[in-house]
Amino acid sequence: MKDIDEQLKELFMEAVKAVAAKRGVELPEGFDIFLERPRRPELGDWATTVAMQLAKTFGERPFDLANEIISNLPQNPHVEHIAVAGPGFINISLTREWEASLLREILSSPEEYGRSDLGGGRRVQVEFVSANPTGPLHVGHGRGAAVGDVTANILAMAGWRVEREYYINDAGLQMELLGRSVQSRYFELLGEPEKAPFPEDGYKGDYTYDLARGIIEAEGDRFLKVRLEESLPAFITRSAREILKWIKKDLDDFRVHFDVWYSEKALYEKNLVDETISFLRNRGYTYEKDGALWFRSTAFGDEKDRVLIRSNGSPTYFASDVAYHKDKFDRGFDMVVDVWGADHHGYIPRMKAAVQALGRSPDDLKILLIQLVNLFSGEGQVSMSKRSGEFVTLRQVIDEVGVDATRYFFLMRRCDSPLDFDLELAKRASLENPVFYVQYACARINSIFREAASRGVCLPPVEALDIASLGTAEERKLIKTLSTFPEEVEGAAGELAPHRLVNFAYQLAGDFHVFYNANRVLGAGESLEQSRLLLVRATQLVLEKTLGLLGISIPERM
RNA sequence: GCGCCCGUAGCUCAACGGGAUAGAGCAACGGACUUCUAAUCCGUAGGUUGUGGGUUCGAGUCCCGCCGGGCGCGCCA
Repeated sequence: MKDIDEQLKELFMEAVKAVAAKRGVELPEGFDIFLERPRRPELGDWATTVAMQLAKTFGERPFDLANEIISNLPQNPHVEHIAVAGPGFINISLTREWEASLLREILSSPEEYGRSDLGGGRRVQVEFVSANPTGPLHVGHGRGAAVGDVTANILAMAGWRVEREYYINDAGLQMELLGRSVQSRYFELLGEPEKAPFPEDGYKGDYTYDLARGIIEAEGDRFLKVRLEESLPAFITRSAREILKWIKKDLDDFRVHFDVWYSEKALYEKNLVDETISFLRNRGYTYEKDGALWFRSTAFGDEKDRVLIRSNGSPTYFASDVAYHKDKFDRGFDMVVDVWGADHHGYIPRMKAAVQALGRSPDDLKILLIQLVNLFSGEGQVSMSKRSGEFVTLRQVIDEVGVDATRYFFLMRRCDSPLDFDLELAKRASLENPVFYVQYACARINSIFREAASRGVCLPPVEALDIASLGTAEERKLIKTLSTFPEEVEGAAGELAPHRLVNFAYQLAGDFHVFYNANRVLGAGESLEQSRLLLVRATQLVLEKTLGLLGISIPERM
């Protein structure tokens, strides 16, 4: 069945065209019908403001135009009532039979419900986390991990073919610094600290000792006798490999899985950086100045040009990043989503410029900025500083508050606004904690079916649904919220805004709690009981589906 | 100094492309368990959407100024 909002759009488009033809008026270029939900539910299920938008073009009062549009509207079996309200709103109410068909659709093909063809089978890559393998993941990475993962889930639901990718920044100076830090720990542990002084700005976390111990275990003290520069690559490689193992384990436990782990080193090994620079040079987007090679990013709206190759001959990080993005598009992705820390926002214009130089639209690259996570524990703010090595790791947080609550908190706010994360609150099993509120709804639903089973009552067949019997305000509200799921998924996909789905889950759980408190399911009388059981089942399917997208588990009981 | 983002109830936040009477939760107060789980529900109170202009049928949303906060402005990554 075609979505009801699509059907309504077509009806109104026909009506508007008919009116336009009668009046001999030309519709504005690219005119489209925009449907919205009335703010007050008693006004109807849908509303449109076409009459107000077109009043000027038609030279008529919005109110009169609205009435004219209505009288030209083709019939539709799902439409119960249409009325003009206020200055020219057109409000539409749908039939109860439409509600019934919606519930039947959810019950009979839950897999399909909420799925859309927005992506049209196009390929999208979501690249996220991408932390240097220089230390364990901290909470900021965790937020990016949750946002990237759920964004990918949502895009898949909206008809995109999705790949998740982690870009391993394993080629830069930071890796060298890590190697030297661990090397210094190695000498220190073996009693010769003076031979390998700890580097300035080195990585100070305790984990560097763990890494050094691991190397001692595997290699003994043989590096003591080797020149530092000679053994450094071994320290870098071994440390990076080990840290990457930790990172994979953390992400795995956080229910985040990648299709591709892409190494920055591989970019160089495949010569893609040089190739990309040649590509830009051949198209005249580069020039030499002060002994360096520059990219003319100002030609694409950046505020200044950017260096690709330093005067000392080595490529910049930006150069490898352009090569990386070229490779993404060369791999056939129609859209590329990057999830970055918000402190990188100044980097966006040059990256968008690069994408254009590569011959793509700047809109083919979407960038999600992840704002800071402020950790609180009760009263005090937990300080975070990579410099001192005393940052809070993702591991610590999920061990302390659990994966469900951590994911929920990371996802509940729009990702570009800073997040206050109260560890005490997230752990607390109380009404202040929204995770439990949502999960509790699942547990209650399960307990209804458990109790039903113990009474010998099974889930009735879909045909047993009698929509007329589901007439209480709480039932109507619950059905209405269920009906918004597809548009919520589409909205979240279109805006790349996973937090909207968290709000939906909370809303649906709330509507269920209200329903539950006001309406008894079991023992309500045979026909009503059956219809309510089906409504509860539909709620369960949609709620579990939403939590599935969010990567939050569904408790049997609480 | 320049650029980007933000400012909504005491607190944390919603408000989908400009739409109708700006919504939730927490905190406060008062109520509801003989019931499928009270980790729930119902009610009360709480607002000049930082501020001053502008655009229009209509502005929390768009434009300009100001105030306050965050971030960025490397041949770092």
